[in-house]
Amino acid sequence: MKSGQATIKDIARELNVSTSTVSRALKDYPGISDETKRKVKELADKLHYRPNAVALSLRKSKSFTIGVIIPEVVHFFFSTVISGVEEVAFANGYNVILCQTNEKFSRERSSVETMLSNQIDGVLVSFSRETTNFDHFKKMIDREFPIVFFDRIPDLENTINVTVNDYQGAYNAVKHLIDQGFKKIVHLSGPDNLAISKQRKEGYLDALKDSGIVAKPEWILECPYGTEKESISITTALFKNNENRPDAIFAHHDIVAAGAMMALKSLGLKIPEDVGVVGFSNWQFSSMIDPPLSTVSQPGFQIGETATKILLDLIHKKTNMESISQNIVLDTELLIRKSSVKV
Amino acid sequence: MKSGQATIKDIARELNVSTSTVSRALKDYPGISDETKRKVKELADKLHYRPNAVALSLRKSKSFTIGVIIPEVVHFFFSTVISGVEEVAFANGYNVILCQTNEKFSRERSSVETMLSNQIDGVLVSFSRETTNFDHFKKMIDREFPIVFFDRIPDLENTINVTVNDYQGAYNAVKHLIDQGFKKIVHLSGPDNLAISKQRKEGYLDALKDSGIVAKPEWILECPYGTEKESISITTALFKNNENRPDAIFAHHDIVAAGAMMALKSLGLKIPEDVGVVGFSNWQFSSMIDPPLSTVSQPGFQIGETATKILLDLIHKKTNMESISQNIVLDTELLIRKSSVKV
DNA sequence: TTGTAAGCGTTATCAT
DNA sequence: ATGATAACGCTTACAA
Repeated sequence: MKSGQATIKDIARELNVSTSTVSRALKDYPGISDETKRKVKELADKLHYRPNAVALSLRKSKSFTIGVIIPEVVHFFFSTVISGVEEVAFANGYNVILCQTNEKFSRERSSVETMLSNQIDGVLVSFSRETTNFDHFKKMIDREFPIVFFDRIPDLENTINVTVNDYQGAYNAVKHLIDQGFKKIVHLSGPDNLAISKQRKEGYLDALKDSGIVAKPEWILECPYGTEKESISITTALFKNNENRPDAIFAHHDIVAAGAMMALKSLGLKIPEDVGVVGFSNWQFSSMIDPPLSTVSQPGFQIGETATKILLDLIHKKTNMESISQNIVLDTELLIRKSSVKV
Repeated sequence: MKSGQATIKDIARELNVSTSTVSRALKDYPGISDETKRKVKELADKLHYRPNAVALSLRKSKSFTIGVIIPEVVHFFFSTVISGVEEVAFANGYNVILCQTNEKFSRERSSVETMLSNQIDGVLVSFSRETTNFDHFKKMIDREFPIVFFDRIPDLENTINVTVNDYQGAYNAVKHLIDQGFKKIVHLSGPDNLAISKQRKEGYLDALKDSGIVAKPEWILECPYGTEKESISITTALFKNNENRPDAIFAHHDIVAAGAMMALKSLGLKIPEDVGVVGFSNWQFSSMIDPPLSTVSQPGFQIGETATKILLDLIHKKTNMESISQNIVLDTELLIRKSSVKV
């Protein structure tokens, strides 16, 4: 009893057997008498014995813990990913330790350090908006430390990445706007250094091109922070007193789209009659705003599940960096709601 | 080098000194020559030495890790709490391990087990909707294991709780509706077994009473799941073909309020002209829906910070269960937007 | 069927 | 100024 937890030693002492006997009895090893097993288990129960995972980690050089590094939990997308991760991790006896970087590079570096110190068995990463230097990840990869990137993937060799088809998602969204008769479609884009931003931008541009629409350079407006406020001010500046205003918006994600919608309404413009809007990610609120926002939904939960499965395979050496298809690309789904449908 | 991390032993061997010398040199203990310190640190750097946190945990019976048990990260409120927790934890050299219960009792119990096995130094808990039996927490409390409850607090002795003043928040919200001239105000309430639900209900009832309005029993409708769909169906049933329909809604949280708004709009009712609506929690989307939703905002980040500070004090024995004011109650703020303001 | 002892990485205690 | 050793809780050859 005393202060802390009962240990194998406590049980051994009380029963006048050795610790190895107790250890073996508890895990039903062959060659332990039923009588001993019974007694050990009984006492373990009584003392509320619980194996010390830390001692196990040290002994086995394995912590049964995986780390997850993400920009922010408040992003609906990331919180669904986490759920997927936990699901698979728990089902396989792994714990999850979480670090948010708050989109800060420095925070990302220290998160990596902390996790390595804690002997995690592998890590899932979606890096910060600020990250352009990947040395901290490169080091892990070079040492063959199990690491899987998702959503935001680095420009590095020999990485395993789980993403959605951002290009196709954007392409479909913009194609849909064109099909609805919109012609002057602007893009509120994401931070330039993220691959997802580039992909979505490419999809946007190709959809226009394939429909014979010539995109003007000023149609692409970067919203690096992706906040509602930023979007409101950019959209207002763009549409206010503009004789030749655009007639549709494809936004990098739903918060940006929602901000744009608020700006448009304040300017007295009707959605979708005057301006059509499509977002990206299918946030929780997107179906609840007015008009409901059309958007490209990403399977966040599935991304979490998939990335974690692969990571566990890596950890268990069932696969290795080379043998695996390096990019898992999941499909998006275009959800057509009222914000983009001309009546 | 080899497969894994460099250890203190590796350094000791290479430098022909003992492991204790290396250990002391690395932490600038007195009584080690500057020369030795220099050499040790240099080699440590070169080998990318990183202390093994697991070994430290075992040695010190302390993991510098705290656990957080919450129902779901997708709840905006909980994700802001997590940010507050991480902020304080990291600043004090602690890691955070996270478990979602997905509102399941069984999951909650196993989370507690896992965390204890992993020798966490303390835990922050907001329990699941299903939880009515608190034995798993009671056990921890009896053993004086550091634990702090937040938001959802149990009916137990000797617990430390961090909450917001749900009663006052609800009271103010309903008082505001009354001030706006609404008279038949219904309440879409939360799960009955949560104290927050009771508090909000009490605040609602007292605000009515204090204004001389007699609340009818049928004005309180429970929305145990708190989903948008549930709210839509309950609201629709209530307002459809109802000659004597209510003229305002106070909802247990914003998702429920948003669902109600969608239902009202489908029925052709105007907000706030026909029906006023106030929610709770100030979700991210609440200012972006149409009309913007009035709501009671809870300081989630601050709750996380406060709860974590107290937990660390407990862990460091700077305080104990008895000496502390057992309930920290933070204030809410009523955010008045268009959904509840008659013109 | 059970016990002994070494070892995982680190540090505290006691020597030297 | 440095070294040897034991201990944290557990597992696992190897012995008996």
